[in-house]
Amino acid sequence: MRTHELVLHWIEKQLSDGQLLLGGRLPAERALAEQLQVSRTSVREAIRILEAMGVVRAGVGSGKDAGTVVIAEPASALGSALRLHVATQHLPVADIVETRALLESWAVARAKPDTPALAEAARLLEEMDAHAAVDDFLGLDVRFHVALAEAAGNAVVSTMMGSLREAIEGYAAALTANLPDWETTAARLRAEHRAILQAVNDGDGERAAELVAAHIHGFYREAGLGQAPD
Amino acid sequence: MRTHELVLHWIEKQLSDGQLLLGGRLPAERALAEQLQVSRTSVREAIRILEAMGVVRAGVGSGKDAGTVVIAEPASALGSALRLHVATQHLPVADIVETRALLESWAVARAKPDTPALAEAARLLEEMDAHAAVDDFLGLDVRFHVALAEAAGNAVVSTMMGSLREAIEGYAAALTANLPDWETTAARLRAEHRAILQAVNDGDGERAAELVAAHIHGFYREAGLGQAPD
DNA sequence: TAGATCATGTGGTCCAACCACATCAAGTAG
DNA sequence: CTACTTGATGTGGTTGGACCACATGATCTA
Repeated sequence: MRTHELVLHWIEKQLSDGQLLLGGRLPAERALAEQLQVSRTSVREAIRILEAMGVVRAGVGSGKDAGTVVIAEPASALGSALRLHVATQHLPVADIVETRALLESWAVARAKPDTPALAEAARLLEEMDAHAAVDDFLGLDVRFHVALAEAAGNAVVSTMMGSLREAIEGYAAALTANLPDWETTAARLRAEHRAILQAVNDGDGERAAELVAAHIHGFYREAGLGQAPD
Repeated sequence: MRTHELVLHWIEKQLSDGQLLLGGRLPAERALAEQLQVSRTSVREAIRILEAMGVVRAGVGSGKDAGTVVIAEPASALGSALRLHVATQHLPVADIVETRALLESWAVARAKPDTPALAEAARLLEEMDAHAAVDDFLGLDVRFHVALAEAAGNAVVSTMMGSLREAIEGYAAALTANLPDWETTAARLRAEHRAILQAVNDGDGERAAELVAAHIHGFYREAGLGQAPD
């Protein structure tokens, strides 16, 4: 077993034993190296991996933001990994879109009306009305859809939804170049968003699921999924 | 931007530009360090991250298995990340089970009969008849379910299915201690597996989806999901 | 009292050296 | 000529030490 894996397993055990909690700090790199009788390099490689997985965050200096702190951000971590595999063409973008539609349909079908997540989703819709620029709009769009997914109360589903969306965010932005008129599309997306949210708040999960699936597939079909942007 | 991130982005660009293909080799660590004008340490940290994401594999020595080679194993990589987040109790096991049931139901409902993946699934069932030990059985069980999921032809769904199953494999093994009699449960699981595969091969996706959801939830309910094993 | 300065501790980076390993080529004994 | 041994080469794995940038808090000073 390689040395950094030993460090990795030690830290994972600390986590699963509850000796290292969310928000807690790892020992300083030099201290941990001495404690485990390995080099600081090996400790650092282990921390790099945990950082890539969204389990810790490393900060220099001293005080609140300093040191290596345990966090819980699986979505961005999984998103990066998926993006790389999309880059190697091992995971087709079409499959990602299809999976995202599957997860999100399930989520909105089971979303509870009048939850904080839905209130946040409604707020994001207001904000989207004021931001017409493609990048701003898409950024808010991601947050709206993730908020929707969170309303179902399944952390794994919303995490995966977010990571899938993030993995192809750059791709989606590039696809907008294929659209005949962004303003027209944006107006349609806004209307669809409101209809989806309305259905969820009405407790009509079945209709919400249909609308969200049509919403997702509609955008990628219009933008020409699989075609290179001009 | 930190130095290892620079290396990471350089490699990601090589991948998305198609200059680095599946099975291809990265430049040697020392050569890459000189080429990018960074230290070997930073190159190594980048490679560690890619390795954790299942994008490359590092091998010592010379010849076929040597060097850093581009691979495509997202399932095990995502599985490790999910397992760590389960360890921090940020992702509940129940949510993982529910998500897995969702993905797998969808997959079997769309699985095409008479595909190579289903033939492999059938072969695995034969093998499971001969392996009664818990660990062997569960290992084959994972492969059976992944083979089933592959028959739907969506790489992202089967990848996520596999990673979810892997993330809680240790948990599932521990849960078997809660079962009153493993042999009885194993016999039931074998029968359910055959019924699922039969439904898929009959083209009855709807029935297959119902069976697989009942199969998954049934096991975890019987084993006492959420309860500590004795 | 208010500001400047220094000490401390953190992660970030780099370097030089050595190890373990696998392969291949050259040399050597048969 | 064959078969084995030996050494050279190139790979990632590991280590210790040095220095940097940064943020904070204590201390000194005007």
